[in-house]
Amino acid sequence: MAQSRSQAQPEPLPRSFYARACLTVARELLGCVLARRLPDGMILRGRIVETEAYVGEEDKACHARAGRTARTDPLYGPPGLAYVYITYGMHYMLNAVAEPEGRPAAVLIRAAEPLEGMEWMVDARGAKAKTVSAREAASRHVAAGPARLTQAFGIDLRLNRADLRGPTIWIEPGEPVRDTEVGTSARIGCQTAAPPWDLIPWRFYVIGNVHVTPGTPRGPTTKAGKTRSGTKQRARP
DNA sequence: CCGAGGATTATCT
DNA sequence: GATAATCCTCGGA
Repeated sequence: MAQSRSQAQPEPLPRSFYARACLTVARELLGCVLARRLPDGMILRGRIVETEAYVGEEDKACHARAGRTARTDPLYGPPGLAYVYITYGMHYMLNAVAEPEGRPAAVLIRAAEPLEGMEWMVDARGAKAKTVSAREAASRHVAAGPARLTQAFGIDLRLNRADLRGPTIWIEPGEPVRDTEVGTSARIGCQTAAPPWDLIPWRFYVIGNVHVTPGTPRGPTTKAGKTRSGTKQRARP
């Protein structure tokens, strides 16, 4: 067991990291490393390349718009916990609770670049894929999208309210991402939220990174708020 | 490459 | 009863 112990493990991000403004946390989580210890002891790691901020009961795209309920309760809790929920009846979404306790807010972890445990991730996702081409697609976009990411990291409802400082899931500091590498856009899948929450640019991503969700903006943001490349125009709200 | 349509169920109205 | 912080497959260019 000494063979894989050559490097010291970075300390997980402290609770104070998450206790700040949600937008700051979303921005600064880019470049950080999501880590997961599976029941059998295997470690998975991926560099976070895409996030979204959901802040307060006034944010009509945030689940807290419905107030404090059994489901949204974790959003109001201490920062630095995981908020995991199901959407579309079948997909798990991983969030990091942010802002001081009592203020409902979270950062959706939308995509990661695999660093460690790739084989397991591809397997976890390929298991559902029937065809060969589906398997290949699974390995190309292992964690490129919020539901793909939870599949790749073996995350489900059991991790709701888990402490993001370990031992089963945690986030480590990473190589910082410069401002010039950070793009912003409207949050994905929020087109039915009341204005301005449908278009407010609270999504953050590493510009040009291949592991950002396909079919979503991943180019630089222009002054007009439009993107120059890697985008799909979605008109008609 | 792109767009259309289906899957599938917890949660809230 | 309607909706949803999504993804996959399939058909066409």
